[in-house]
Amino acid sequence: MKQSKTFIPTLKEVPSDAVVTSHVLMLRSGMIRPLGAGIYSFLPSGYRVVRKISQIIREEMDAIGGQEFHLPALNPREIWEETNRVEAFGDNLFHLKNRDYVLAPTHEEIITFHARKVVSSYKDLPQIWYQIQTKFRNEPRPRSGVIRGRQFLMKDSYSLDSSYENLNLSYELHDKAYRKIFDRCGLKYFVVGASSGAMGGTGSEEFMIKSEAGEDTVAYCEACGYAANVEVANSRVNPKERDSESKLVYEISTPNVKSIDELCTFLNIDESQCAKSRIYISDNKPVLVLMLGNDEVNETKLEKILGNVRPAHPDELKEITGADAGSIGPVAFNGKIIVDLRLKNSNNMFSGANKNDYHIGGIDFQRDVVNHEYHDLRIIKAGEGCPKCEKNLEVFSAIELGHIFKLGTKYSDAMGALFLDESGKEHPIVMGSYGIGVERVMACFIEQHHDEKGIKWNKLLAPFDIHLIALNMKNELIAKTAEEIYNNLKQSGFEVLFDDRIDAGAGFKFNDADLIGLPLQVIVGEKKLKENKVEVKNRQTNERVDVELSSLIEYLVRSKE
RNA sequence: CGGGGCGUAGCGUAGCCCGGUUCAUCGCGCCUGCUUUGGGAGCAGGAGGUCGCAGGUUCAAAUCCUGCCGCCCCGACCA
Repeated sequence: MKQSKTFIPTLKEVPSDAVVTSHVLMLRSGMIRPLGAGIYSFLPSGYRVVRKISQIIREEMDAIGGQEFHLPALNPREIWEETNRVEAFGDNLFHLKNRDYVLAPTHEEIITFHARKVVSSYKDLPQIWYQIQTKFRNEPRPRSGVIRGRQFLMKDSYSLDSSYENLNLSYELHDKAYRKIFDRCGLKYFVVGASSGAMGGTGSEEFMIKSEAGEDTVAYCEACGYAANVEVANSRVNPKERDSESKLVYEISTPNVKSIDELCTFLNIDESQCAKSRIYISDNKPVLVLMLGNDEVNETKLEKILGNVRPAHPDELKEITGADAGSIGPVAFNGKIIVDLRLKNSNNMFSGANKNDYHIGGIDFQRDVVNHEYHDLRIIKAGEGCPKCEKNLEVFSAIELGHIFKLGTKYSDAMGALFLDESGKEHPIVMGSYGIGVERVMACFIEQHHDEKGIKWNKLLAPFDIHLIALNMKNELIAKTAEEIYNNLKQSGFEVLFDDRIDAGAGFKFNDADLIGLPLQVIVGEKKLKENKVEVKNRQTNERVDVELSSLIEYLVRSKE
């Protein structure tokens, strides 16, 4: 492509509403433009990258026997009623105003719809059906450019199996395919065991990359590879040790002391001597949750024990305990008490007195706290011990690139997608579901491969293979030589972006090229041409070498390997 | 949905507090001509705006008030 005739509108300045790096660079390099919040147009060079990623995905999906579908984005609402997911998605599902349709946010229902019409025998199984298509979700707050949009491109595949054993095989195939896909895309990723959540089913894994722009928080051990969403992560932390002697309970006047830190300062004690109280409402009843010191309650862990919970409102606190937040404690608390494992059987502890401006010392959890049970409830913190090895955990933000689920029979049961086994007995199809955010792959690649000048594409994802830069198109020798190189490269099978712009200065072209970030730049200028040479710059390393014109094609073909 | 910020030419912005002959600023980009061509060029000339929309206050509104719309950030939410 000749750049003088190609629509690649690069920007010198940073657009005011872009914040994360990948968003800034995608806008500046002319790959995308916004249309509305969370809605982006892909411009020609950006769409080339989308197609390259899609192609890699396609090849790896086909390699495990996947068959590509093209499914409707426009779905009759009643199909989504069959699985009760209109309600489950709630406001996140787009509804049309003038017909009873919804815009598909995923395609389990549609796949199951076709499966129940087509699959009738165990002989029809297994199947892996996939699609790479636009999906719609009414995100309350789109953000970070293409990373969280209302309209996005997703590879979804669905496995149909006759048993859970066979589902495991399909799941394994996807796990391996995903690793190949992300490896080929040049991403540094890690795999996180996740709870299957509202998708239902028996197991799932998330493929993540570390990024400030991420919306998930992950605990990770560099040493052994332990990785878990902070929602479910554990760590090695010391429990509070029991003192040999238990003091008696005593009340202390603590005027205006609200926080654990204030209490420690006031009494000149360590936070490890304090039990922090939080009141949650579960099933309309109050539950007192006790944590050691400043440990925070992990509400996901709490919900695993209690079901849905919410923190109590300030006015409820007073009603339930007789005190405001800051003076609540376990002694004489009338209701269920759940205590973090770190506090197990501890004694000589301080906590609130359920009376404003008073605390209690000398609390012995064995002696003074009735009606309680112990669970792991804490949010782990960076630097704590890895639960699987001797090293310590990092905690950081991450972007979810892909997610694989063992769905089981949730959808086939609900929608009646059944098959007959060898003995003529009817069973629901056992399903799996496997997604990859295509634009996220693109954004994550940029997050991981850029410098202050711009993007550093690898060979597989780059919109073009080579950026051919003719420095001064008004110089006839340069123009003629560059044109020849351009034609030869095309004939040799390269995708070439030829900067033939007549009025752009050298520096302008260099900076545009670094911004767009094609892996190789071939620079044709007066200086080197005098010696019958051109310069080849490697954008990964920013190293330049001079190459004889006569051996240029050979050199580039070799470097393509 | 709560909190915060913003909306002035294609992009980035000044002016807004304190309304009025600086009232629409500046830089980049764009158009024309000449020069320049190895790291975002120089000179000269030029085009481009319902100051987000609607209403209100006022002799007078980009500026003050009300409502709405849009965008961004933090939070909540997130198969």
